[in-house]
Amino acid sequence: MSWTDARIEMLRNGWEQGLTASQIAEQLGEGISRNAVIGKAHRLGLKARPSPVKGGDAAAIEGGAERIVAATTAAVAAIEPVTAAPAAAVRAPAPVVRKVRPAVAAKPAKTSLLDLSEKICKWPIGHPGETDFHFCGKPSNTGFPYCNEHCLLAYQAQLPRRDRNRAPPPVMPGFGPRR
DNA sequence: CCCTGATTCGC
DNA sequence: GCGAATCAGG
Repeated sequence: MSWTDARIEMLRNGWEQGLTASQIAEQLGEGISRNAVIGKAHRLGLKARPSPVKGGDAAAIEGGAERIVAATTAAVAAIEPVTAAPAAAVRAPAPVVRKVRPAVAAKPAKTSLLDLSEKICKWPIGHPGETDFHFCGKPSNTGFPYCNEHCLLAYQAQLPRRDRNRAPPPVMPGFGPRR
């Protein structure tokens, strides 16, 4: 099958009327796939129509770890205003502030979502909901949410398609699917 | 699973 | 240039 003028015209019409690529492909008859339609539409320079992929929240943060970070930082943001002194308190007599007793036998606290800041690594350790779920907590690579070590895990360039799946993907111990 | 469009790249 | 395979999302 080839792209005759008539076929191209049908494609143009359908595309402009907002028909989906598969509907157009069906209209064009056997031998023309949905991919063929999309490929040709692009080569013809037809305007991109709302893609389910680009149209949605394409800007949304992707990646499991980053989702957690987004959720937790949101949680922190929700908590902080409560913690902050209300503006009305400014005129109030200075409250008696007791000296806070320094924590003597502070347990080696795991870094919780309350400890998250831009300066610490937010790589999750364990799974949310588990009792000892916490975050890495080491100093973060400036400008990144994670420490150097975890940046190496979080940001990995994709191989060209032809080079993928030459070997089964390596799985970090402890980072596989939940059992 | 079904679907959507977008992109890549061997042919 | 073509379009299957793949990607990324609904």
